[in-house]
Amino acid sequence: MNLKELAAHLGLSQTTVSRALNGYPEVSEATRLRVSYAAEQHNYRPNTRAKGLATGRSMAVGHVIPTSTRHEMVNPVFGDFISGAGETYAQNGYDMVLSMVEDGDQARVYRELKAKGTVDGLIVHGPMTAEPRIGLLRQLGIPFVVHGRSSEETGPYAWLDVNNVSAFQRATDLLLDLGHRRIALLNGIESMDFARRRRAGFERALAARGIPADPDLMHSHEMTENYGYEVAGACLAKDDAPTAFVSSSMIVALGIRRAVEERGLVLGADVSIITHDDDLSYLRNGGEVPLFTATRSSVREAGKLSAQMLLDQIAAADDPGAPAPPLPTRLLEAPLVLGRSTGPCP
Amino acid sequence: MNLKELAAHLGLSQTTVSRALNGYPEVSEATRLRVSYAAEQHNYRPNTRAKGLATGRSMAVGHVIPTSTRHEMVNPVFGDFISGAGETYAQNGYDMVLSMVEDGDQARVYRELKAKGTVDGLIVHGPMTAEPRIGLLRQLGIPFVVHGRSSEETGPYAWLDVNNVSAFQRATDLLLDLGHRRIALLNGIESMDFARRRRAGFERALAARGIPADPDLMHSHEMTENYGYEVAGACLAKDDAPTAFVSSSMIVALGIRRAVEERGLVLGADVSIITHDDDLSYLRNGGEVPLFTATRSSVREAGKLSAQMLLDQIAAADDPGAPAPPLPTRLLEAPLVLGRSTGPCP
DNA sequence: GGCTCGACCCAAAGCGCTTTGGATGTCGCG
DNA sequence: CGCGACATCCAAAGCGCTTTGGGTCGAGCC
Repeated sequence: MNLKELAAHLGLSQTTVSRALNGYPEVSEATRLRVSYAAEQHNYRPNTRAKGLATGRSMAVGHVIPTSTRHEMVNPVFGDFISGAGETYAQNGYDMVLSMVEDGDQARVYRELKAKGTVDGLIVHGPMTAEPRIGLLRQLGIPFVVHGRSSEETGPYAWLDVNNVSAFQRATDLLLDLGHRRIALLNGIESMDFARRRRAGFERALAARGIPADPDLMHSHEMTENYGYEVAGACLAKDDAPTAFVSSSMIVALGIRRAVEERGLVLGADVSIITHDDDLSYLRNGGEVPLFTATRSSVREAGKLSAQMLLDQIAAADDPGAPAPPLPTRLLEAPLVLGRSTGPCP
Repeated sequence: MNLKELAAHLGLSQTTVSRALNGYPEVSEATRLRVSYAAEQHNYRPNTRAKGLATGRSMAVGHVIPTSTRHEMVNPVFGDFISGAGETYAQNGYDMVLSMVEDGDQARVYRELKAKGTVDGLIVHGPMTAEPRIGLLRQLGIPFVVHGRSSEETGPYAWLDVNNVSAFQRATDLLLDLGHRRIALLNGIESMDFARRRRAGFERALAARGIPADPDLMHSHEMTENYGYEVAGACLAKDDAPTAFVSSSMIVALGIRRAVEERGLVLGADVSIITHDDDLSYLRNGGEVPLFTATRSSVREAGKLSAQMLLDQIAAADDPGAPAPPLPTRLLEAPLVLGRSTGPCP
């Protein structure tokens, strides 16, 4: 069933039917009712492609996922993020299109997306400290929102980020307050902007108390369970073993815990752990009382908010009357939730 | 840059340019070269919507993700699956569109996708033992492939599944061979078809040796770390504690291991574990020698293959000449890989 | 009564592409 | 030399929708 048929069926012109359905004032309430009833009846939905062709908008938003080992889409946080974003898109009648892309092809794909007119806007995932995609997209003139930030980017751009510095500073502070002095950091890969900021927060807390940051205690790697296990194991085997760990992810923290318990040490007594918790729906941090003391920030919520920021930007972009509003930015705090993995330094 | 402009620029008609670019024989090799060079030069890409309108195909494939708690998109395997599928789509010039949908809205969304013409085909995720979506899609006439199967579905449909029965039967067999007699099953939610089949495999292996399946040892729940920990802990506390566990997921297995080690028991000596391993890229099963003995099947590969099956089906569907080929089905075996989590019954 | 002005509706022109149904020119061959 | 066959290209119709630029008709006003 298409517009033409529906219009014929109603004895109206396509114009009128289209206007009735899209809420234009030039059509009487009576016919509007009649039209929408018939549309419902015949399960009529305007064809997306035709509508897009006519309006110049695609009603779709793109997420380009790098498939390098450095930052796999399969990144466990990714699922939650687009789950949140997808909810917002659905509410606003937008589709979400995903592209898996080899690292080298990034630029090509973005250009193609622009040229083919596939999407009205983009979300940029996993920004590095130096992020060429931002400049490219700005140049291409596509609305976009970065999930995270890029420290070396000087120009303005829309972003939503967790306050990684303050989160890790606070986490480290807590451990220091508990008397810990040798604290290990198990960070993600530090070419990623979030990891760099987390380390900065960690170091800042130490510096505030005049404690030098020991390079031997600061690690950076892809965030796997095994990484947590291996590195924590190695740390604990040393003479001047750390008494506390700060971890960039729940999965890593699980590995650390394994190393701790394997040694017969008790979590929260002999060794403390604070981890960042993205509040992933399939990896919940315990029940009532969280298992791990953690800096918590829902990545699902981040997806929801980023999507809304993008849609707002798109809406503003094709309202030619109004002056372009400033690019939105948003910094989410990650509150520290106390769990059973922290205690005073033995 | 659009076709019209490009044609004008070249002093050719749109027809010729279009044909040159799409490989039709009616155009000389010389002009074809000239055209494709110019297209490259101006970074011309045909507008997807316009092309779709003209051809009646959208060059997009849909994945509808239920967002109920029962089967969250955030299901950790999901990321890997679409990562694999996305690769295939990209290679064939297809886009991938994702829809997050509340459980109740499933039917509405599928109908809408059909009416709006958003996609040329669909992948169905997380089939239940009784799965109404299959009948609906068949009725709507959209090509689709089910990832998994639906036991209570009688009609034909395209699917790709892991041989869950044989995998879990073999796993259980191995434990029995090792002398274990009290074996616990930590399964997923059994309204999901895969879980039902896994239990069937488990029970079949026991039955083959005349061992009755103890209901107290068979559990079914959402597959979280905590579930593994709690249930394994409870099992091990009993007098007639099991000496081995069969688990439906790596994450659950991690929880089981935690419970085991917390009791000072040694994995692979005091207690054995076999888990199913979806070979998730962020949750690797150890290094050279796998941590867990596991039935392994890459969900990423499954995504890749499912996508190909769907594209084949779509291609066949709009070749009106040929008779419709039978719906493809594919059963993947999940080989048993030996790790360090299994040993003879103490 | 004539005129303006809303209210309501319509025909037709695109949006950027593919594809049908020729048109034109070239070449070989009897 | 004339004619069919072939190679090469083109004009225009259409895909399903929105939107511009009117029409028509009745009510209200002077």
